[in-house]
Amino acid sequence: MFKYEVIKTCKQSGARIGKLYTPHGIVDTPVFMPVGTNATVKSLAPRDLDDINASIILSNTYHLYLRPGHDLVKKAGGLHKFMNWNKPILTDSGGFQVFSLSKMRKITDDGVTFSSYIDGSKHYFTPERSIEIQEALGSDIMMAFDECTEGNADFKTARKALDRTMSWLDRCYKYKNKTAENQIIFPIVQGNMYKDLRLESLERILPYAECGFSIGGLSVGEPKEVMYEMLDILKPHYPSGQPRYLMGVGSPDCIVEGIMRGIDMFDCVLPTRIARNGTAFTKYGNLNVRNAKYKEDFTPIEEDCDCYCCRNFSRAYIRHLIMSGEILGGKLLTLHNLHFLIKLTENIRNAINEDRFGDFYKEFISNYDWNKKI
RNA sequence: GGAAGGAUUCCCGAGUGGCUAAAGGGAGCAGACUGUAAAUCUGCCGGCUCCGCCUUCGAUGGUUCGAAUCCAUCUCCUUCCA
Repeated sequence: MFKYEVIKTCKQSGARIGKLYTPHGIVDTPVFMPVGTNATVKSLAPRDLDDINASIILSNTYHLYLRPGHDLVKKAGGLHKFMNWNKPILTDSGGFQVFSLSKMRKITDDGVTFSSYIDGSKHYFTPERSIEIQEALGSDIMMAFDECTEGNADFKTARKALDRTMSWLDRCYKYKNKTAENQIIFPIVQGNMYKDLRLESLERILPYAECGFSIGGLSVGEPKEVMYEMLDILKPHYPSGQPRYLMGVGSPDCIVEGIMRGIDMFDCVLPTRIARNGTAFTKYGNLNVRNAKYKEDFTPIEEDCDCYCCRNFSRAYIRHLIMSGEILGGKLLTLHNLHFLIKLTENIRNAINEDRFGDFYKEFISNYDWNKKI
């Protein structure tokens, strides 16, 4: 039921395009997956996601387990039906919450105790529990339950987290309902910023990978160059027939750099979160529409962008909405930012298909500056 | 006409003799955000030649070593009684 085909490798850059077949449709890679943690990409309806050509989205095991509860989602007919999204869904395992809720959890080799961010109640997560919940949700791609560490973790901590992630991975697969062919597990490479650990991790997860695997624990506070270094180390050792998913990345520049380094799938909260906070992606850098200089700027966010936001509304109007706390402001910028990344991957796929991604890369990187304020 | 209360930095609003350029909100200005505890959070927010100085708490004058804080007069506002 799951299959990955490499369609073409760019002669100029070595980057590739492919097709990931899932029970809910085909995903063209490289792909950016919008994040819908709570069974919704914040502020958007599925129709909006269709409009910007989103082909797969991500949701979260831990959040949906806490509320409304995976049993309820199952009763509703599964996550796809519950949220009325008929294309593929990938669920994160709760592994990232091991990291992001560090002040509210306790880890042992067996599992993790979390205090609910909603009401403080205690909950125990294990690899088995995570898979059980993801099976109840019915996502296409389930993530292995892993331990993600801080970008500056010492070797001993990274080593321990890696070993724990490996043992948890084994338990995930052992628990998985083998008869359920409509769901697949992606194992996750960890190893923090230690090259030898990264390589070891990749080697150890590959026997588990059936049709795709992830690189986790990056973009967690380390400089971008360090992340790129890690990707460079891993690249020669990837099997070609499986998609590689770089978790939690990213920004436009990180996506372009990632694809150059062999990555096929990305997800990130950045486009949706910064949109709600008033920032828009552009091909030159970030535009903070709250800035006073846009008060009487009646041009669109990006003149040549064909998204609904840019075709119909001015910077001045969106600024007014954001400054007034109006919900439409965040929605319009969310549409723009997601469209920006999805269109970016589309353009890259075309470039790869035409053996000119090397040129595309050079041009993009020369124009783009994450730190530039538009 | 009489009585009472009040006027504080862009707005609201604390503050009743030194620790006050003046709490706290709001607005404004800027920044952060990368498998979402985030429509959140952080910083600035009288002026300057900025480790110090100058101007500010309705106005003017006074008491005091020292006042937004006490006194006098005035101006304006609110409420109540005629």
